[in-house]
Amino acid sequence: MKDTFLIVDGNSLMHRAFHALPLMDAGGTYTNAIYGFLSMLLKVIKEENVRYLAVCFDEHGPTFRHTVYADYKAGRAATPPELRQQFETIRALLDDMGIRWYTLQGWEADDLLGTLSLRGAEAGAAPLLLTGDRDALQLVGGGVELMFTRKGISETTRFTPARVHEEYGFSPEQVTDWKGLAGDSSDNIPGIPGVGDKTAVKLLQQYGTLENVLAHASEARGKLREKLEAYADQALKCKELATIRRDAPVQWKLSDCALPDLARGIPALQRLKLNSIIRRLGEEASGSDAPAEESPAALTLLPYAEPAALSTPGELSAWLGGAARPLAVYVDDAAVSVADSAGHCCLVTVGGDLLSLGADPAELLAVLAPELCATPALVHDGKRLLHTLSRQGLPLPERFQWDAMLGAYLLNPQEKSYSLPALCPGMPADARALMSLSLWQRGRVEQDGMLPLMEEVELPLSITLFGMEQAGFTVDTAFLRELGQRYVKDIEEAKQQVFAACHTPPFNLNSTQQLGEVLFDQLQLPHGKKTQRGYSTSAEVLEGLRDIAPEIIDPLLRYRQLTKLNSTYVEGLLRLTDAKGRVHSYFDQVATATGRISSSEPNLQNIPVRTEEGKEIRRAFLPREGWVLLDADYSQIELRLMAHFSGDAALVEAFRTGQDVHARTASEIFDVPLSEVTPTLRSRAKAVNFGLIYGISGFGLARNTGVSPQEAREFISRYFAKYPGVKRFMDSAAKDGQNNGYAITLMGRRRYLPELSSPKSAIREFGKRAAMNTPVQGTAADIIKLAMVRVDQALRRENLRSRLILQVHDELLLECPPEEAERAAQLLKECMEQVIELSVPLLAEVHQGANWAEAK
DNA sequence: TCAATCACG
DNA sequence: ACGTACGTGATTGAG
Repeated sequence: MKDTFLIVDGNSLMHRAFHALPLMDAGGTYTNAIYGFLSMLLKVIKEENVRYLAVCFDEHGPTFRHTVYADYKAGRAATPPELRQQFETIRALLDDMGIRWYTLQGWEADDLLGTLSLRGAEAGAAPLLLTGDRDALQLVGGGVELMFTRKGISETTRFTPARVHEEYGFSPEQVTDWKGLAGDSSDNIPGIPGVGDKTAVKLLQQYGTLENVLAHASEARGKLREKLEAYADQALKCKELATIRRDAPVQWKLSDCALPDLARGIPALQRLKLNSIIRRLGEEASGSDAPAEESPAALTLLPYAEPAALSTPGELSAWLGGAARPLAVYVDDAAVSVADSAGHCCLVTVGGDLLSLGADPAELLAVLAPELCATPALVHDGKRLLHTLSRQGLPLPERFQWDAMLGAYLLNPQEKSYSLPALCPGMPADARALMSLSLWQRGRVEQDGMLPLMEEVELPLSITLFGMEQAGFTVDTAFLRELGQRYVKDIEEAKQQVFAACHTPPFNLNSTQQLGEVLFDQLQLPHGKKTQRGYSTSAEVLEGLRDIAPEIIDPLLRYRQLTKLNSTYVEGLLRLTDAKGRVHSYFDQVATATGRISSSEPNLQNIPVRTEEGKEIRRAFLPREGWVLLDADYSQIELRLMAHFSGDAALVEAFRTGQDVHARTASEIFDVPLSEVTPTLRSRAKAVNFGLIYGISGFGLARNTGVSPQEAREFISRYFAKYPGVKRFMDSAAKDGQNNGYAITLMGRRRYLPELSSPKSAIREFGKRAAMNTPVQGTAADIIKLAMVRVDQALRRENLRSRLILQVHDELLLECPPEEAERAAQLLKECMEQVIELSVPLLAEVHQGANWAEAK
């Protein structure tokens, strides 16, 4: 059986859809025609097992056939602006989806249909036209069939030549003859006045062609004879006008039109809020008779010559002189290797014996650095390379062409290792492998619609993060040491109180095992049934025992709190402070499943803030001497994204009018006036809102709020009753995850969710929650990452010395010379709020202070 | 090396 | 019927 080649008349379908459907609005953009178009397209793709696909549009401006008949289409109303803008959008969307579309100056869409169907048949495919224009019936035959849309957009009729004859009483070849006789008012083709459908068909059945009808005009009786003679020329002109040409000079190959993975369009579809289309895309992908997703070509080593073994900076310099750009550069402990874009590579070994031969790694890097600056290179972990160069005081590149570590992360953010050896198994991890891997990754990243995310977010961000790591954050060590001394004293005191209250000899209070035995075996306190290895002694459990044994529990909880503060934040931080009194956190760009960055050694993303005691620690974080600290955080970014994604009217309105969302939620779900929302109700509503972001469950909400699971479930059901759009979003997010096998963010970042196919329901449920949470958490991550890049650019552009020093998921910290603070604050707020346009505003609050506690 | 705990968004 | 909020990293004890 031949492969179906679906050729779509874009103009005809868009018009049909536009008139058949009410105007739909995605934040100022009309989408009804786009929706109808895609809806029809997906239906046919699904039903007809389409393997190749092309869409044709009219080119604006005069067309070939206009010159033949000046009045042509004069009777048609001009395209309304609400539709015209959708033509622009649909073309961009088709590009996003990887669907080929064609226009040709001076040719109409149906001429392209005619041409592509002819060439498609010649290429061995089975062309299938999709249109609402009857003219195209003439193209049926010679292997070409046609789907005609009827009743708006909901139904189609399939035409073979036999079916055309059955339906109209003439063959496809006679369509133009018929038009010449009967005309077509919708196209402003007059034909012969007084000759309608019936007469035309009768004449054609008798004489075959228009020309033959006219030749035998004299045989007709009376009126008809007069008309045929009087309007013969006009009829012939009309026939010509109705004749679709099949010789348009269009560049076309069947293989260009291979059906792409339409899921690539999902980010764009999300922007247009065409969620039902997204859902259907998912169904296609998992449908049993859908074409199997093409498995990507395996990674193979490009055909490089054996690496030239070099041993001195001079040799490297000479080799680089003859190398084609861009270069792939990989530096590890033992060697520097470089691969060029013409199949040549070299390996300079810097370890062992070669050191004595003069191959000083610093000198090698000095040769390399100007090359990296001159032409952006392909690298692996560019941020690390920047540190290496920076340590040698060498010039630093401002950008990279590609970073294979980041590429691998985008392709799968949950890989165990992103080291080069791990990414190219079975190959030596050198610059040849890096070049091969990078090119392979680029194709896949582009396929998955993530090239902009790579080039506009992750790649430039790696440079920004380098700057943050290098800058560090000043820690007031004297203050911390003092704090530590107080902690140590209080810890000792609390510890003795616990032992005294337990009436036991001292044991290791840090050991949950020993503590559990004392509390639950010896003292027989009621234990929460949680166990994996003994009893749980978590704060949550201990909290429940406070009323029974406050003399034990209170000092114990205090002990826990203080030891945490002391070990992790006082001692841990002091250990990591450098000679200048600064800590340099490592920002891991490939650590999380959702797209967030993580911070370690020290982790500056979990410095205490929730309790007054803990917040003290933040007083130890200072701007450099004489500078000030700026702190900016997004207000409710995840809930705002929930509003944007769901389009829920109430939630969107709450943000557009700047309401206190938690209070509003409380008012809605507890059915009290806004003015009567108590702090308790508000905090419960807040917990519900958080729960939503996490993929709510009654049990989880109950555990977090202290209300019964029964009550928690009621809160949730009341919430969904008041915010039905949110409910729809949650359901469709879970379903999308199921259908696609991954969750996706606004910028196209993916997280695969194999959990959704687990046979175990608990794991599947987890997968569902992740599917609901990832678009929200991940989009927030996309947004702040882009904002960071913009802030960094803005500071450089204005030659400011102010600089980013920390990111805490929805919060950015800058240190600034005091005279720059005001301008920097302005830039920061602007960059953060204007970074992307959503259906609700983004709000960033900026504060200034002498330390982190004050700047919050 | 893992589990338990707890700090953050 | 069944286990539950999403995402991280550091410290500690125990094997």
